[in-house]
Amino acid sequence: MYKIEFSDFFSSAFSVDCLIFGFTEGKIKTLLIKRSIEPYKDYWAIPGDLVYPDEDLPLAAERILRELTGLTNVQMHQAHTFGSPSRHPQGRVITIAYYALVRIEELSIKASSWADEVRWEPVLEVGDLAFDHNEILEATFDRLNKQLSIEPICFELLPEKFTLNEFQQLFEYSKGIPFDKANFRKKIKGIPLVKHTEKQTNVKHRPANLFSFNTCKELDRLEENEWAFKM
Amino acid sequence: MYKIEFSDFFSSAFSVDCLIFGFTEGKIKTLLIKRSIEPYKDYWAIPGDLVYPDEDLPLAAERILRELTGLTNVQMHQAHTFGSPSRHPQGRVITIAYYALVRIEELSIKASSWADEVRWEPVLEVGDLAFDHNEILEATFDRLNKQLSIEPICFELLPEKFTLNEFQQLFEYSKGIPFDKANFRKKIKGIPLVKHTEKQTNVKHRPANLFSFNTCKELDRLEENEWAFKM
DNA sequence: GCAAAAGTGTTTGGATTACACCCATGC
DNA sequence: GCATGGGTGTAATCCAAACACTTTTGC
Repeated sequence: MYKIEFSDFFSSAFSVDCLIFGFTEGKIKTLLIKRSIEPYKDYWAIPGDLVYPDEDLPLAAERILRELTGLTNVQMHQAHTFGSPSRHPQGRVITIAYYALVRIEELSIKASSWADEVRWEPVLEVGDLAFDHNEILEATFDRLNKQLSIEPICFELLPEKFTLNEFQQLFEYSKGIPFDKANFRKKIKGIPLVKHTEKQTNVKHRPANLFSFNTCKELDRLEENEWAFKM
Repeated sequence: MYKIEFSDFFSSAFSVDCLIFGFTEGKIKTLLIKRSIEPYKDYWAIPGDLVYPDEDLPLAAERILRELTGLTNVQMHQAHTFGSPSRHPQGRVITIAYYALVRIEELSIKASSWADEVRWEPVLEVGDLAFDHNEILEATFDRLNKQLSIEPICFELLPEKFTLNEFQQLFEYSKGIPFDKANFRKKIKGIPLVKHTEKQTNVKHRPANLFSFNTCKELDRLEENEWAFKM
């Protein structure tokens, strides 16, 4: 019935790649590592590795991210699967992309295992990466952008306390177009924000107010179907 | 560096599952096959099979759908990948879900290979399926529903000529809520439809007008960024 | 005072909602 | 005639875009 023996189907490997996105200085950035081993030694790459044959995918994604960058407690979501027969020089390796959103300032990352260095690179400025990682990054960033428009996940990228301008810049980078300040602020009126008494410091203009998301309130309302996030 | 030999990673198999969605009688339906072989012999299942170690994923999806159901020329899109180590009783098999939208009336399907029967089943009424196929169906139907709201793919589900009521019913089934007829028709004013002189027949009430989508015009406008589909 | 960015108000036109009403067909 | 769904109009309301304006800080 099959053109090969049934047992010969069990000859492939698979890997996960972890696309970690953060936001600073008005740009969405992604975490890259420098490979210290072949293939693609000394190339920059998305953190990723082979999955053990008895390992579940989400756990593998956590483990691999931790081993290469030291990051823990990062909630990852599955994106696209890439399976071109020629994408890996050492055999058939299907890779499943996972992505996560993090607050860059709250993290300490450090290269380990076979990662020589780690770096945050603005998504729109990355150069040539190992394997088909440019394609993977592009597809996953597209997906992130779509998600940002329909689900309240921008909260995970912004710092704990942020200005409304930073909030706006995040969406401007995501969509690639500038927004009108007044209209943007009217639009987000429906989102439950907490205003702090504390203000921005060390700026040579009028200091902006700092806000946080009221996560509890927001989740309550989501459950009650009182609002649909839409940007 | 690894806990097992490098070569031992190459011991997994992977499959694709093809979720084919259609729309008739006011319901979105999916194509199921009855398995004639173990495991899960005589269970209903999503059409799917193992991918050859040197075969590309999209081509495998086409081949497998053709072998089991006779369907050809169906454009498939990748959805989620399911990889729980215990999901297949005969070894580690990762499965990648692909989905497609088709016009049921234009197709002739017939069971072949190890499929005993094929059947169109309303998505919201399917019973227990083989493997983790209920989970796969649910996740993929969710994804389809989201896509229906943001991209003009409803065209692929409706018959070539359709009534505005059928159009409305498709979205009502997708969202699970009824719409106001007059308002629905105002909303779709922006979509380029062609009205036929021909009308509905064999109904015991006033016959409805038949419409088709003006695909060319629609694509032109998409390219010019003149409209964003939103339902 | 001036530059720079924070922050707000007003107008306008287009979309969304709720609801009522008329029309064509089979029986 | 009447049941059944097809098809349309209106008024109230909400929302988004465009744009101008005021405020607060550092220098």
